[in-house]
Amino acid sequence: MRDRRPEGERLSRATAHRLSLYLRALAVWPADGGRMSSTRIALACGVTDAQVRRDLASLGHLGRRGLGYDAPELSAAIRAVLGIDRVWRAVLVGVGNLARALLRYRGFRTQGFEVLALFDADPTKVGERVEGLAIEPTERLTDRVRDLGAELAILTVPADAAQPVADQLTAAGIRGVLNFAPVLLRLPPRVKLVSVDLAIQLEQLAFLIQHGEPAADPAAR
Amino acid sequence: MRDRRPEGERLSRATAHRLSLYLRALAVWPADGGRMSSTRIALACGVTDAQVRRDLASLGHLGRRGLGYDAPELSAAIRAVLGIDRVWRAVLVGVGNLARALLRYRGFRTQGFEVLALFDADPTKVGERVEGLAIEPTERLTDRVRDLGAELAILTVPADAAQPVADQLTAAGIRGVLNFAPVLLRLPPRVKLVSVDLAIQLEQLAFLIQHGEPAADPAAR
DNA sequence: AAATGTGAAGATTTTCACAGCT
DNA sequence: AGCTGTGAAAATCTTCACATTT
Repeated sequence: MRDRRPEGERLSRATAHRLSLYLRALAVWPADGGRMSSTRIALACGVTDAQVRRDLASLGHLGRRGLGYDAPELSAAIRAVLGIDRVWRAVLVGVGNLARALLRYRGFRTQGFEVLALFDADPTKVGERVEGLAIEPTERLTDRVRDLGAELAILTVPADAAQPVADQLTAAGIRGVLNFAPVLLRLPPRVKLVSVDLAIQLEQLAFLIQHGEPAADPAAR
Repeated sequence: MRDRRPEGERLSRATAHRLSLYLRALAVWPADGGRMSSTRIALACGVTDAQVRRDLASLGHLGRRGLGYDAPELSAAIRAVLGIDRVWRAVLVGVGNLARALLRYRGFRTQGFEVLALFDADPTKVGERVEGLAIEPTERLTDRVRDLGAELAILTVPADAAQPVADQLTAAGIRGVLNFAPVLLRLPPRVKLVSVDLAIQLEQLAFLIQHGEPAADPAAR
């Protein structure tokens, strides 16, 4: 039942990203009677209504002509196709300020991501409790990932530690890494990677300003 | 001299993002003799060499047939087209853990972004010094942005404060906002926006794992 | 009247393949 | 031989427009 794609069509990365946005709009909007239309979603997310319909049609026949979509049903379908209709077990490596910010941000938990353990190479940090979890030494990483059955890792270590830690995580059988270190990580194809480089985001902003794009995209990445 | 586009071609957002990656590769690689080829850049960034050549050709005639590109010259050209060949003056609003992490990360400074002032609505934080800057009350935001001539704002406030603060910034004449609050901000077209929603990044990672994409992209966003 | 879903058209992006330099 | 730049082809993505349903 998982991973059902109506046609042989694959969702593009861009579509997946927009689906995440739609999900936010669905959650926020005080939908009357649980109904939602492509036009309203489009308005909330800064895309065209045709785009919304295309994206949603690719999930199957969820809308009803003349009526729109049932918001809870649509949310569930999007969550299913994004793979967040279950809890993902994650570990976090590198407990600095960024990590503390992430841990405090409860959006993770509500979206189905659970951080099970924290690791840091600094011996003075080991044992400290952050958001209810005790920091463990990085040496334990491999064993603990296996024991916990963690599938995701959040990497908030300094740049020079990122690749070695990523290698350890790979060896431990992790399936995905969310990397915040400003380096280009090398991982085998079976380990998926999403990198968030904060400096790059600022560069993109500078680019947008410099080249005054006409269309303002309120949902710009 | 600024904003020179060889042809009437506009850079796409995707190209701009890849250019940021190329910049990283150029900085990291111990280029022999300062030379760099499209193949090596491609390898480092996880794209095809043809893609790299297309992207770089759009900046003008920077490469030399048979030889490749001159790394420093190429870096300078990319920085110019991205608009980071100068210092951007920025302010930061909302001094929590995330802000502290960002401020400590010196990648900003080296890439030409300078944070000039910090603001927070919490009176108990006002006056506190973080990374050499004293936190100011949010009421001063408008005046200070004008006085400082700040063009960019980094928004690390809680979700419910984001839109009001963004409105203040807009009124103060800011030109771009880097938003970390998990909300869809509404801004007039003249104010550019880049949003980083950390939960969405995790969702994208889950999506990638669920649909085992064959091509591993080491520079995945 | 108010919506969806979808062919067809249009636009954009990526890849191919190779001429033309060094 | 090695490498860029670029037409042309291919693939992908987006928009248009409207038949179809409630």
